[in-house]
Parts: sequence; C-alpha cells; structure tokens
Amino acid sequence: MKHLDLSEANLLEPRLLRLFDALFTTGSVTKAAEKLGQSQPTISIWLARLRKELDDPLFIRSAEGMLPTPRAEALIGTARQALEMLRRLAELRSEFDPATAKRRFVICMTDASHITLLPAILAYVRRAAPGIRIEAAQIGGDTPRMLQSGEADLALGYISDLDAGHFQQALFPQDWVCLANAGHARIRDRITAKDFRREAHVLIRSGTGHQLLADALKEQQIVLDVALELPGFLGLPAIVGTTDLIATLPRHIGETLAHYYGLRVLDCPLAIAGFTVKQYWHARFHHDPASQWLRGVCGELFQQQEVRGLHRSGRTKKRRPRDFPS
Amino acid sequence: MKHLDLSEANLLEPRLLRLFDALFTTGSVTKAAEKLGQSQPTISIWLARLRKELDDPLFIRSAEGMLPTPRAEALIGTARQALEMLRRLAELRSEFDPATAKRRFVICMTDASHITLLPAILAYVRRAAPGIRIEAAQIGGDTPRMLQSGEADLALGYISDLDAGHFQQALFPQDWVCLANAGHARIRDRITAKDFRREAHVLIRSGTGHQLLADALKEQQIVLDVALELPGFLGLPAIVGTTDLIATLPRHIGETLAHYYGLRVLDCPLAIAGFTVKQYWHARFHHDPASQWLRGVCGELFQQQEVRGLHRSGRTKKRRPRDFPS
DNA sequence: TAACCATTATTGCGAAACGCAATGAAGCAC
DNA sequence: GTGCTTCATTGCGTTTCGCAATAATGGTTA
Repeated sequence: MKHLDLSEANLLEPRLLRLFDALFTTGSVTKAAEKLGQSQPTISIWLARLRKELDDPLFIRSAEGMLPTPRAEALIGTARQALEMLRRLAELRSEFDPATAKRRFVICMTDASHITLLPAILAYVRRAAPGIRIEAAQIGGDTPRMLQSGEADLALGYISDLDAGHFQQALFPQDWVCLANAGHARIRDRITAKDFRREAHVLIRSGTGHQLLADALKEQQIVLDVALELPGFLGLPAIVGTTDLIATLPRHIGETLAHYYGLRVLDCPLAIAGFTVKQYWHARFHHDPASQWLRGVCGELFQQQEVRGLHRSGRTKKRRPRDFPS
Repeated sequence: MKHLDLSEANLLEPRLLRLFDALFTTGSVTKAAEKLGQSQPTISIWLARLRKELDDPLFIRSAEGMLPTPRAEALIGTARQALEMLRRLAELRSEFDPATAKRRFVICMTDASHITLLPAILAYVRRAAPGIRIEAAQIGGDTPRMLQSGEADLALGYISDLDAGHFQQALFPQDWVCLANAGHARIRDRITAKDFRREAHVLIRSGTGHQLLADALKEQQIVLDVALELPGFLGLPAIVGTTDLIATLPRHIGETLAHYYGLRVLDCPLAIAGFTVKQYWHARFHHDPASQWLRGVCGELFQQQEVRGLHRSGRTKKRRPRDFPS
C-alpha cells in the first residue's frame, strides 16, 4: 500500500464497529460471535485488531464476563453513532412518487411538439402527478449540454449525431404528408407529382424535418412554387384552410393539424427521407426514479409497438452499451 | 461467511467512503487514485464495488470528467458525515490533566493509613490537582469487588489472595516496632524479650498486621499481659503517653505516632512476619490516564527504591502477565 | 490442591480477497 | 483515421481472512 496521509489511516471498519457494539452489549466474545455470525476465534482476532487500533484493551475478562474499560465507555457512544450513520447510508433509497412529488420537468422539443405531444403529456401529468410542472424548452444545438447539466430532463424529437453519455429511445416513425384546403378547387382525394409541381406551396422554415424536405427537393431537382414561407406553425392552419396553398409536413403534425382544423391529408408524392422521433436523456439520470417515471410516461403515450427498445448514443464496438459501468 | 442479518450487510468500508468523497471532489478516477495513494486500476475496481453496493453508477464519464448522478448527490452529505464520525472516533484520545480535572478518587485503606499516608496524598493533590477530591474507604473483603466495579479507584495496604484481573505495585516493606512512654520508669533505650513478656501491653484489634502479630505470639507460645485492647488507633497515643503500657505496631504507623506524640520507638524483640504495603487497582483501569496519574502520585510519594516494579495478580504459568490481551 | 468447566487467545492452513502491471475500451480533438 | 487521456478489465503474485484445533485463563468444586 502506498503512503497514506496519516490522519486518514486507521478508520474503523464496519465489522469492528459492530463488534464493539455487540461486545459492549453482551459482555461475551462467544455471544458476540453468535450475534455477528462468525466463529469465536474469528471474533477474538477481530477484538485483538480493535484493541490495537484503539490502543486500549477495551474489555477485560472477569467472572462477570468481559467488562469495558473507561476508554471503551468513552468511545461507545461515538461508535454507535458512526454505525447508525452507515446504516442510514445503506438504507437511503431513491424514490419518486408521482402522486406526491413536487418538482419541475424541463422537456426540450420542437414547436410542432407543442401541438402534437405536449397536450397529451400535460393531460397525463395533471391527472397522475398534480405536483409536477412541465416546462417546454426549444430543442437545438444546446440540448445535449442542457441534458448533461440537468437544465433539461428530457428531449423529444430527432437529434442527429448525439455525443456519448446519452440514452435514446425510439418512439414513433415519421414519413411525410401533404395538407390541402378541404374545398380545394383542384386537389380532391390525391395529389400527383405533376400536381405537386404545379400547385403553389407554403413552407415552414423550422422544425426537425425542414432540412430533410430541402434535401429531397434538391436531390430530385424539383423547384416548388413557394408562395409563402412561415417561421413556425402558428398561422399555418389558417393559411391552408383559406387558400389553395399546399403544405408538406411530417405525418404526425400534419394529421394533427388536419384533425383540428378540418384540413385534407394526402399521401406525399415526393420521396422524402423519414425519421424516427425519439426521447433522449443523459446517462447521469438513467437510474434516477424521477427521470425513469417521466420517460415511462412518454413511452406509454407515444411509443408504437414496432419501435420498442432503447439505445445508448455514441459509437459502440464489440460490447453492447452497458446499463452502467462495471 | 455465516448468515448475517440482512439489515447489517453492506455497510460501506472507510476506503469506499474516502473514494466517494475524493471522486466527488476531483471528478477524476486518476486524481482520486493519487489522493488515496492507490493505483488507478485499484480505484477503478473500488468504484465498481461502490457502484454495486449503492446500486447506482454514481459517476458518469463525460468530457468534463466524472459527473455525479442524482443519487450520488443525494448520498454525498451522509457519506461525508459518516467519514467525519469515523475520523472523530480515531482521533478521540483519553487524557487526564490534573491541573484542570474535576473528579473524585476513592481510595481504600486502613485506619492506620489515614495517619501515615492520607496526609501526604492530600497535600500533594491539593497542590497539583485542585479539582480533585479524595474519599477514603475501608479496605476489606469487599475491596476487590469495589476496584472492579469502579466504586473504588485504588487500594493501599496489604491484600492477601487477590484474585485475577487486578494489578498491584509494591510501595514499601513493613517490619515491627514497640512504642513506649518517653518517661517510662523501666524501659529506656531498648526492650528485651524478657521485658516484653513482663510489661503490660495495649493491643489494636484492627488493621492489616493484627493477624500477623497474633500468629507470631501463638507460634512462639507467648502470652502477653494485655491490659487494654482498642478497636482502633484513635486513643492509642494518649494511652501510651500517660501510662507504662507497651504497644507493638508496624514500623510506619509506629514511627509516625511516635513523631507526632513524643513517644519512644524501640526495636521489637518478638520475631513477627513482615509484609509489603502495596497499591492495587483493577485491570479495567490499567490504561486509564486518570488511574495512571493517581497511582503515579502514590508511587512517587511512598515507593522505596528496592521495591520498584509492578505485578499482575493471580496465577501465571508459562507466559508473563500481559499489559493487555493480544 | 487437582480436576473440571466455560470462555478467551493463539496457531496453522486452505480459501478468498487484494493491488497492480499490462492492456483493452471509451471519449474527444485534430 | 490517428493519437491522446482516462476509465475498465485481466491475470497473477501477495496478503488477508475464517475457522478447526488447541492452548491459556479464571473460577468452582471435591
């Protein structure tokens, strides 16, 4: 053993504390052995070690049994306190009871999720965990750092190239749909590729899929007639519902908006890469009961059967990502 | 290992507490290893053990180093308290400062010692340990039990057949002298065996040596003219100083009384077994600093050069009595 | 005083645990 | 993809452990 700071040497091990307590209580090495589940010779050796470490005989043999010395009497109180502290440490459990807990969860998500996911989360939480508050934060380049630091508890959406130290769980896949005015003059039950090129369009310049749509258009050398670009989804339903403009969106947000605003949902004629909406959290919180509960809720609400399971981010080679190290 | 009460299992050893603290502080297994004086692989193994015992990863590797989990943050306070308690236990020293201590010492002794020993003890203690109170108790058959229980701290005198578990230290030897009136009509500078038989005597029916004197008289078939028997020493000087009675006493008490009351000290013509005055204490208190101080004082005051050393009571065979077991 | 009993202390040994050099794996920068 | 730092794992010599067997101790009894 390398050199130790002397003030750090010779702290009593729990078994010696237990011995001290048992011997003080019983006055017998034999009885203490029984109490501690060891043999009598073993306990005699432990006593020798305890005597050496405390530099005192501690207990003296007599007709009445092993009697404590003044030093044993002086130390027993502190020894028992130390034992109690160690027991407390062993017994401390992390628990999270949604019915009674009071705390705030910060969930990073896109604007679209405010419409597609947040209402269901909120409804669930208000019913099952009245003391819980939800805060939505913008998903973006800062999201991984926020997850690691604990500023954010969860991220919902699609994050490419997430670095190590995070877990992710697939919720549901996304392909693409077109929205049109229910009373559109030319587009009835389906939209052809020719229609798609001819009609005027409204685009959303934000959100996860925006870049995927742009990539697909470029790749297929299609130039759309973009009559309107919006920074978010706020005015979109009103625009599509009162004009003949076409909107191309991920299915989930598209079907949701169509449902609420009486719009028509059409299969998108353009081949656009799909993606999977996932939930992400940092490995620090993997075992945290509160974190486990929250992502359990989201899993229950949004996960489809065919995407069950979870993944650890980052490169992995031979071995599967571990629940935790060692 | 035999079956243990499950609630007693898995208390953290001090080295794991130290690791927890060091890792929380440094955020690095390598730095924690340096701090704890172990190699990095060793500390990594300890961390694995800590993780298993607390059922949590505790620290997650990141670019910023090893970051604590919520469970680590929840437990670190209690872990540090436990460490502090163990350090306090290790650092607790028994000390006794005569200049400041306030307590009572009970010393068992004979009546004679009230005259021969107690004044010197009292004078010393009042000067060197003003907060100390001395209580004299009667030495007798109950003395060993009182020493063991702590009711008495020390015994001064001669105890035959003291059982195991006690220490003893010789102070001074005792032989016998005769006291006579300084103006005695017939006894001048010496008393012959003939004088001894002819003269009238005063006897003390108590004290350590009384039985030894009786044994010697019986053994030598001498019948003394006992004009007076006293239960104690209280009236003895007045009797011897105003009559022609002879008193036969152990030398120390004899010379002390002669000095105070102007009596004549004569070598005793009768062969009486001598004995050694000792101090006795129980093994429970052997290392107690307060007990050590008190018997150091008595040793300093009363011990003569030729009787230095100490003995453990009770039968011993092959090995010398141990300072303490093991 | 010797024998006996219960309890504590010690010895010798097979088994278990430990610490670390060497090396693999992980995370990140270039 | 390479290189660097740090954490995790492996294999092995060394140390420590628990206990059966037994010695020693303290006290009682005949």
